[in-house]
Amino acid sequence: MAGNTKERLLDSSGELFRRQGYMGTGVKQILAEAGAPFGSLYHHFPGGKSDLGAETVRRSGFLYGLLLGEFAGPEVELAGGIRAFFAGAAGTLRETDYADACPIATVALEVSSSDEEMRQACADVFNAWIEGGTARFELAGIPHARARTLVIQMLAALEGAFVLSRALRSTEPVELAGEASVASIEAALAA
Amino acid sequence: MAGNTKERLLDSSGELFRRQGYMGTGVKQILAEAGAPFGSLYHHFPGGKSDLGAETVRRSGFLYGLLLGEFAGPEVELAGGIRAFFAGAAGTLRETDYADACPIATVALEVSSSDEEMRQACADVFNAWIEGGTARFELAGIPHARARTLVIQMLAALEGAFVLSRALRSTEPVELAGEASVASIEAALAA
DNA sequence: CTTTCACTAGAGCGATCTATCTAGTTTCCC
DNA sequence: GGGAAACTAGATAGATCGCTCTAGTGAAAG
Repeated sequence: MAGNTKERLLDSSGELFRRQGYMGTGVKQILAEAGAPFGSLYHHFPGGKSDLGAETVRRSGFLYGLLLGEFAGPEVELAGGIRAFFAGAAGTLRETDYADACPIATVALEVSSSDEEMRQACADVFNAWIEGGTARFELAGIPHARARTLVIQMLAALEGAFVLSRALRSTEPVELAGEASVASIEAALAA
Repeated sequence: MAGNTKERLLDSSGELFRRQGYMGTGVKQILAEAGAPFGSLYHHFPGGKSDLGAETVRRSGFLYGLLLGEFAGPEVELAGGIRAFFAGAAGTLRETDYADACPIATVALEVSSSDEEMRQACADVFNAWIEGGTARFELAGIPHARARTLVIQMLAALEGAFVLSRALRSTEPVELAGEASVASIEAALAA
């Protein structure tokens, strides 16, 4: 095997955690998906599953933040970018049979009252999203405090819509959450 | 033991699933919390853990819907009731050290791509909340389609805010989601 | 060529998981 | 009181869990 075993482990665990959560994913399943033996896991992640879990959360969260930035970066108009991002999220849900939504939300809910290290990893990711989003909204001319409020409301709408859409097997909640978020942004820009 | 063992089992599993999810809660833990032996569980729930899980989701979801109805029932003004409900949810989070949020969201994310029976139970609960909420919003004078949209957006905001608030250990997301929901409702009532 | 070290490989361990099984107790109807 | 049904009780089975351990491989350094 080439020297990309660690990345394959992170890719596999990221995908599995996103769909079935942390508790619902066994180490053996991650190893099978990555095509790696036990030895490799405990070489790259001495702390075992929780070590891999924390790093997976940080990495998957970072990548998802990048994705958001690609849709709504400074080079595109803000409201249109956000609209496209929600539409893309709805499309991904449809294409993956409602499996792929937020990569860390399931884990966040599972661990936030029982595993402080992993809860902190999730909190760091959410804070990074909030700060990155706030900066982008400010760039569009929205004052700092209002920008931060709007971003938190948008992220809440997105995360909650993912919960509803996956359970209901319908993209309607994601689409409606996108509409509400876009409307709030347009109102803030018009003010 | 009196004849309330089944209820104690449902109460215990409801509380544990809310905090740690379905996969993160063991049968033994539920039994210990309820003070019941294995035999009682498999007598009342022949299908075992998944049987108990599905019934817990339906029951907890129903009770949470009742709670929402108590805050924002027909006898109070709609926007004020919703505001009070979000404030209450924030208070509960604070009082329980950010443990008690939505009783079924964690389970919904965990099972919606792997256990069809439980996913359906979650979907039934969400649909009941949407229908109940839509009826209440219509009663306040909001047209059906708009009412339904607003309710879905409000539930998404609530669920997502719970994810953020628990991970960040802050009530800010829930409070901001409440403000956004109340503002949308007031705008619809003014139209 | 040899030593070294990062990494692969997987057998096997103890703990824990859900579920079953038999036995005992309580309740209620006749 | 007698008997059936509902329920409690917990030991135990069998599978699976995360993890440790030793051995082996490949490439780079000296």
